[in-house]
Amino acid sequence: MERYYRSEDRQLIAVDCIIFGFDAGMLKLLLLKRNFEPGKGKWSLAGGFLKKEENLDESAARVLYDLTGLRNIYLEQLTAYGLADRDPGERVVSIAYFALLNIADYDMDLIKDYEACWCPLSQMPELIFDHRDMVDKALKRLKRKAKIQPIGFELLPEKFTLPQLQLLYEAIYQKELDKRNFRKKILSMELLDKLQEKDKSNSKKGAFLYRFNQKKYHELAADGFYFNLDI
Amino acid sequence: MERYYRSEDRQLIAVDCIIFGFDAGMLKLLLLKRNFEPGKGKWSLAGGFLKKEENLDESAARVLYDLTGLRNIYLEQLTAYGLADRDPGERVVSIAYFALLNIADYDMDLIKDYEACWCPLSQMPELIFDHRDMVDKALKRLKRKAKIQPIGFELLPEKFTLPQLQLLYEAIYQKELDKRNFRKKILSMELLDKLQEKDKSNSKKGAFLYRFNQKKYHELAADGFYFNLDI
DNA sequence: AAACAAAAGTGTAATTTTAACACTTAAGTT
DNA sequence: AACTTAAGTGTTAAAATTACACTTTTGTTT
Repeated sequence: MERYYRSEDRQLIAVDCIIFGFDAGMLKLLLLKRNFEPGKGKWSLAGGFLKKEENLDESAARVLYDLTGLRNIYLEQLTAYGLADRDPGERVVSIAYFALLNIADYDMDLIKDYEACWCPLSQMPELIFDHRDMVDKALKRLKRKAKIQPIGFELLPEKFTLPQLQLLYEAIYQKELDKRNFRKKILSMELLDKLQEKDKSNSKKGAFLYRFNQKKYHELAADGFYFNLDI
Repeated sequence: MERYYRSEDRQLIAVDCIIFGFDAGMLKLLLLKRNFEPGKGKWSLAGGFLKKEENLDESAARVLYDLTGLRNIYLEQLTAYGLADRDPGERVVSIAYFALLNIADYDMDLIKDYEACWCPLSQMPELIFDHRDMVDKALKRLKRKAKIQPIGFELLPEKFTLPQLQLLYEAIYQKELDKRNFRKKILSMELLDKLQEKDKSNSKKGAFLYRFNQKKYHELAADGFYFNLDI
């Protein structure tokens, strides 16, 4: 290939993933014990380097797949982190992605293989480099975006109950919500299909299961409808 | 320096700036005729390559300064563009920034020196590579962000009239606003200081000049106040 | 089998916010 | 003195948000 930009600096580009799950009423992050220098033995986000022939988004999906074995996970680019000295090993520009997945799909055996941990947000250890900044930013983005796009469902199983959904939004917004108002609002969008099944794992009475109707959402969205769960 | 990441690929990192101005009731973008290959002679955003020792944000500020002679301009990182083949010259990951400036501060002589152009959004020429995507994304971000943060003022002179401010928001939202409701809302935030001066350039009667009170905004924001100009 | 416990599920009224709408004022120009 | 033009000003109806408490269901305990 002819090189047009001969004299410019070339540098390492990393991808780091903030991986969210929802479990036991809490938001959790998948963290790794780093097994190479610099920072060996410390906690970090899942990361990797961008390869020469690889699209950036694919690189993030690869990093996620390598660690979780999961594909087709919700992934969204967050921001590039570019302080010249952010990585003591060498100058690395890192592009942070955040992922939302249903933690039940994750194979917990991998935890041991990778020295990983699903860590509740309230119990985060110290992270290497600027990874804590990345997490804080991802959380802000999640809070903002969950209000105006139906991305919360990515964190739940296909079938879920309204109390579960409310717990999820309470965890995201870090705020208690009124049960009646929450139900009224989410049901008024008519995006949830009520199933004739109950989940009795949390009560004797059992709560009806619902399913998010992706197809209907896309139809409505194409028609100018805006998802809104701002409470 | 010891190299920890010896075997990884190193690549070009570019910074591209979407530079917004507001003039004659229109949002405008500063575009450049590209004077090097590939794409020589075509229109593009202002860009440059990230240098080895340079922080990413500083790199964007440098690109902006080189083209406009202006410093301390509102600059915000947008997104990284990372398709492997986005630049036909060589693999380049580009990190897009958007800038908001008061067009009156810009020295129009530079237009000729750089073969630049302040182009109304409605008359955008074709741009190289994926620069059009960057512009579209920047516009969306501006629309969203102008509602919840007082960034619109970056596009105006220090002193401005309410009719001017309304025109600006109409240009950003691409939507006509009701004069009374607009004034009511913006004034109710009590962030504008009314001056005892009028601008008579647009009417015989003249419109009072106002100034955005940055200090007061920061005090209120620290206190949990949220700017909101969602109309 | 009756009482109990515990979470699921349901409606209304007061308050706040938003949206729609038309005339008066000020000052330069004719 | 009449005219023109943009600046400036309040009210009312509709919609959205918030606050709030009891009933239902069903498994468990006595």
